[in-house]
Amino acid sequence: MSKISDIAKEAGISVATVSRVINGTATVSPETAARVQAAIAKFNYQPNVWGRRLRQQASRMILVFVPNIRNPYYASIVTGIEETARKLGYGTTLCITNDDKTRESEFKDLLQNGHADGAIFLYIDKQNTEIPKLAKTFPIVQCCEYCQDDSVPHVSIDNFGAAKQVVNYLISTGHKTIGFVGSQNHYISSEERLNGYKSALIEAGIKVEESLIAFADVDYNFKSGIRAARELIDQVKSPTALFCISDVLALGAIRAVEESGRSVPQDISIVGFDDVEYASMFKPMLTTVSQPGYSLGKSSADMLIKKIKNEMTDSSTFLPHKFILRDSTAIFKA
Amino acid sequence: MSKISDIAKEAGISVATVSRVINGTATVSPETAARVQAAIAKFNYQPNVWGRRLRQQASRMILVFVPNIRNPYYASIVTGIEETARKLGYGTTLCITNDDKTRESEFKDLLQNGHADGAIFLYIDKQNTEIPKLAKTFPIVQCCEYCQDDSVPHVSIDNFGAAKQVVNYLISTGHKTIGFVGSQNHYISSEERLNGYKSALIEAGIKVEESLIAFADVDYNFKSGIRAARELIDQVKSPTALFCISDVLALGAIRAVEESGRSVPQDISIVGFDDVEYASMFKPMLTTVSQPGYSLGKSSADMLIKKIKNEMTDSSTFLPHKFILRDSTAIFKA
DNA sequence: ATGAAAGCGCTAACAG
DNA sequence: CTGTTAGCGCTTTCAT
Repeated sequence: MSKISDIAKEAGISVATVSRVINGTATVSPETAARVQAAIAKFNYQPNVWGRRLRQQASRMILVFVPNIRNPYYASIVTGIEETARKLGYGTTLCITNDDKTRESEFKDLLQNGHADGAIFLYIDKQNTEIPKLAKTFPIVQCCEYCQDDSVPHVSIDNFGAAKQVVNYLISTGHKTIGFVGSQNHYISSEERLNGYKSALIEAGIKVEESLIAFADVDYNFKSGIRAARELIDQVKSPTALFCISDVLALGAIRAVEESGRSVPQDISIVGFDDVEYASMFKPMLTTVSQPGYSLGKSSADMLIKKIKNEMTDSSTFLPHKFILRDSTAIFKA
Repeated sequence: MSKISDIAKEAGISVATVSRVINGTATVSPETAARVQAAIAKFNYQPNVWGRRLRQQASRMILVFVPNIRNPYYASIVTGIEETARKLGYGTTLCITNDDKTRESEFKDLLQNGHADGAIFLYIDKQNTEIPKLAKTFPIVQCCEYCQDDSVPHVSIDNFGAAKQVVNYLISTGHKTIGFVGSQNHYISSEERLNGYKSALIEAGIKVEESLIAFADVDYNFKSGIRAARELIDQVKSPTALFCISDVLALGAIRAVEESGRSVPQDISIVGFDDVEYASMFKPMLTTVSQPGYSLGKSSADMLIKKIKNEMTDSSTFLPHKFILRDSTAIFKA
């Protein structure tokens, strides 16, 4: 492992000039620069990060808070963040919290420690008050989910618009009794999707009925999707279409419909959300909304690093989603 | 951000002693230690990592090379590694390579740089020769997949034994014409599972027939699973059971069987491998083998950090798998 | 049991 | 355009 003084000696100059060449912080004569480059190449020199960071008091690390990465939806966001950050010279530390508050605060210590220069949060409850506080001291960006306090910037899709688009589509294909399967969590996305659902109905002159709205468990699990869907389709006035706020819940809904002796999409249309990999491995293939996971990650990282460098100009961003029409929806037949 | 000299001043002693208290590197009088602890608590002091690492010439970081984390199977391994490493005082940098050789070597530079003290690899081809070379210079552990050169330790399940157990089960339930759906990759796991399949047949006195063995694409994708299974079941002498080396391939096989007008498990039994989350969301729920992802990660991290500290005693480890009997297999009826 | 001081590798302020 | 030098925060001899 060569160090800067080895390069200086080899090039016959001082370490300061070598540093200048490496960092481009001052003009160096072309000949000197060339000699330095040659020496660097010869020794395959790379500056020691610890020395540099100690000196600059910057970690060039960002934290990514994620509840788990088993969910492929988080996985692509994280990939987008990691690749982008590295391109910009930042490392990434994944804070996989598994909903463990202790682990979460251990990770937050990394910010206090100077271990990291900023953080991206992927699962902030809408009522969260801790993040705005933390954001006063450290650069923070929220991705996908965000709190109502709009002092902390976020990157996400337009959940309200996406939900509205889904329900408008169902209405346009003749459905009038449309159910909604949500989740009992406190994510803004769940709320916005419910609002979008309601808004589409109202604009179409269809009354919003609480009996057509059901909620699955906080963690969107398959079984609770079955349960919630069953509540809706077992009623006398069964919906002819169901909008579910996640694909797993939609797959649960399909199961519920099939178990009730009806079929998808002939009797009941089902729409999911997320476009998980296996959404197209099921039969029928799921109509759903896909989120640009990688881009969401990329934008978040770009935004955070701008904030860290104090180059921040723009605030919250909304990225486009895609409505994906597959086989779990059909035109309504009376 | 307080520093060690602040603590020293507060406690009325030298920085050296503070350091000794923090690191337990020498005996310090109880009274002094108590004063130091009090000062640390008062200032909520945490040693600066860059100063410490610069001094100790150790990064306390490990690298985890993973092709992607969209695959939930990798996700749980990574979680196991991360949690274990952090408990032992090590950070983790995910090297998500997406099969990009450039990115891969960028990440390997992090080892040369002193950015990381060691690495865990999750997807080594069995013929790989680069890893044994790299392992001469840096602490390295392989997880799940490994190269034939046994100079580099690994942690994995017994793929041969697991495959044998699956096929023995099928044989014990009356099946005699058993097919195998593998992959054209060069992973040792694929090879071992094929060997286990063959060995079980041979021990049962059943001839191994090449016409009952088919291969899906390198990336185990769903469509190629359908294709490979179709090759086997479209034959005059169709197998009555299929052992697939991954769940996604098994789900493809189920689709192929259904599309051929037969059903699973009544006509053909199907077994997968991995126990992905959605294996039990399909109908029929998949009989499969589950790997202890989290434990595989944990053991790899433990082993690597031992190697880094030169405490390495044990070599390669095999962890127990679990055969999970669900609904995609049935007793053979002639 | 404790303190003084060197120095890990680097950058930046200052001087020329 | 370049060199000298201080010092980032910490650990670790070497003294005492």
